[in-house]
Amino acid sequence: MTASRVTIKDVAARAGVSKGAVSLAFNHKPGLSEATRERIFRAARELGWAPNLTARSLAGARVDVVGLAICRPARMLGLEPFYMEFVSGVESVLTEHSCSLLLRLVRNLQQEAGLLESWWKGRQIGGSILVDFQADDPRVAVAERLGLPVVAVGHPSLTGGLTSVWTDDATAVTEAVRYLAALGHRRIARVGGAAALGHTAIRTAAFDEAARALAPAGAWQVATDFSGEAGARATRSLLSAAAPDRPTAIVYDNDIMAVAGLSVAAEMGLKVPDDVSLLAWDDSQLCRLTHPTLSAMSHDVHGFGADVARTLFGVITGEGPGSHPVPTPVLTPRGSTAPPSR
Amino acid sequence: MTASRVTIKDVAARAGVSKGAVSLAFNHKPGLSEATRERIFRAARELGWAPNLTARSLAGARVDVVGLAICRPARMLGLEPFYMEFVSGVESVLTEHSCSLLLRLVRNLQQEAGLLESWWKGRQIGGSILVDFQADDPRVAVAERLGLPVVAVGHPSLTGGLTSVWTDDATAVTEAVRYLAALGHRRIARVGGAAALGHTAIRTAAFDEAARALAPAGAWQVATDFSGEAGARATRSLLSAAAPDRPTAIVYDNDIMAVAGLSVAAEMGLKVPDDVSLLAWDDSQLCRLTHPTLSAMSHDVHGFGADVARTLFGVITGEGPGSHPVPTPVLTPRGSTAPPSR
DNA sequence: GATTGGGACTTTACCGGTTGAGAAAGCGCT
DNA sequence: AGCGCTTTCTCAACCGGTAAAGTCCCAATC
Repeated sequence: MTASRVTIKDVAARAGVSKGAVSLAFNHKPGLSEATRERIFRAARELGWAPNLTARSLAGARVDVVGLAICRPARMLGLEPFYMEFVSGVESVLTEHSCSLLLRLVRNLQQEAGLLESWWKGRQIGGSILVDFQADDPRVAVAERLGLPVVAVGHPSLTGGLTSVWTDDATAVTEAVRYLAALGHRRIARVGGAAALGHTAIRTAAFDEAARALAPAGAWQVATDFSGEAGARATRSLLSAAAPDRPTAIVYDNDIMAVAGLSVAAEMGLKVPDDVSLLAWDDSQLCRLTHPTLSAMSHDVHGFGADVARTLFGVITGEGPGSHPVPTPVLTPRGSTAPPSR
Repeated sequence: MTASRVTIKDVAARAGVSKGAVSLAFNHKPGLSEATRERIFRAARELGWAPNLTARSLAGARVDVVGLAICRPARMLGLEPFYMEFVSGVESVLTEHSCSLLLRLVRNLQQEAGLLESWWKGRQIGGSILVDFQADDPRVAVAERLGLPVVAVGHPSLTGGLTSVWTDDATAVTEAVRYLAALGHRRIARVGGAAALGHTAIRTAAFDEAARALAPAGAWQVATDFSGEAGARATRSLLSAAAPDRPTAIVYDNDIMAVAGLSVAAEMGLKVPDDVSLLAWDDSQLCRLTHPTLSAMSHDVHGFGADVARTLFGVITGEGPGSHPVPTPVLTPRGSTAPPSR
């Protein structure tokens, strides 16, 4: 059916011009009369021609694909609302630039570093977004060595000299603890994310510091893998301690674990927020769907993704605004937090 | 830093052979001695060379990228566990073939059809996965006209002559209704997904049919946009009817809406499952995190994605197993369903 | 000893664009 | 008329690979 592929040559022939002229027209470059330009576009339309992006990028023009490799176990991603929302924010900006996203799940950072190298050398991408930084992240060196345009999603202390966009997690954690302390809580726990992640470390340190001052009667931290199951397990273990060693408030590192925590509390016969207060993180739609609704540190993840994508375009064109933080998550009180009973 | 890009020519020079020889070596084609092959690989390694995939695909070799365009409002995707899990299943197979996924969110099917055309003509993809079919879907014609290798995720009645992989939604819906009827429910409602979607229509029809026979005292269906808010609204409206007009069991089209329904019931002072039974769909981790846990029609979404990807490779290489259904979702009873209290 | 066959490479012609160096034509100016 | 300048296009050389056809050389066969 498909009459063998139509190329720039066919269009040129039909419009009665050379290949070069067609190229000029389609890249909106000067040097063609309005009439010719019009004739070329008409011919292209009639033949249903669209420039072959592969050939175009081989010939040196920019590549309109940006890469995103995510390094978390596949099964966990399914439920983590963060990523899809982040990706959809990224997409919203890419679409404006007729750009697509090349997505790949990888097993570890070494694999990701290798992937970036082959994507870049293979001219598959024009730039990339890097997420989930760890201490001494190998990707920093790779990106710099390759000269690959990237935006690093993470605190500058983790991302070396790369252009980065980050949330001020330390301040947010401190605010969360301060809020719970203000409600009267003196025994506060935190169910954190994967210990290897840089931002987890930052939050952990900030919690330590804040809790030392504000939760004199006890502070606990548990590391998890971000899954609901892990959140449930952590919550169960925290809440099963005898009363004086039991926290009256728990902060979670994402929404899923908070939801899991909520149901563990119910299962243990504890009332939320009377017996224990729970505070979620990210504030996806999920927080408004539970009963009681979940208080959360809320965060415009979609906007975050969009900001990152915009910054990446800045880096690619060489005139970006550079590194900057996005707004710090703000506390959104709902039904799952209250002063401790008595 | 990056010494100006290293190409196949540099490798050839270093190994003391021609470009052609390097190409043969890297594609594992016969016609080279072991010694030369080894020398070439060593040279490539020393120079840190990786073949330029763009050039390779221009030259006619196959493209190692598959496309996936999703046509749902960005904000909704964030929370829908289905997609991320589906994507992660697809990825798991693509990775084995060193293949990447080109992802794009589109606003409507016309846009998607156009995108597929330019991806294909631009040699950006070697094939594509099509999801969310609607009646008279324009993508069927486009894929056929272009000769684009695709796998359609949807019932053959919707996907025309395309190779398709589908779940038997009609049977699953019927099983759900039958289960609730067996528990003793006679007034059953269904909170369905987007009406425009083909599989929603199939489920709606199947529910109609099953309910006519098994829920003589009343059957209701509501269409939503799959969001938690819509699920909550629908549930509130169903449950606020006076007792004889109120369903004693509700089936949802995804997990999020079921979670929302659960909290609406709680907020209205209704006990689940005593006053109303709820049945979720897809069975993501979420169903095990609520209290009570959600009974669900459970579905290996990850495996579904993997199966689709495998089928696509079959289509691309021209020797696939062709269209086939994946296992029908099976009922997983948990805490949210029980016989109605008299 | 000439012929055949085939392994190991090299040559060369693309793939479908982009790009910079001209070339032809039109125009104003001296 | 001759000269320089634009404007509008054409030409040909890439970009970095692949693949078919061609070259060489040497062992096996008649």
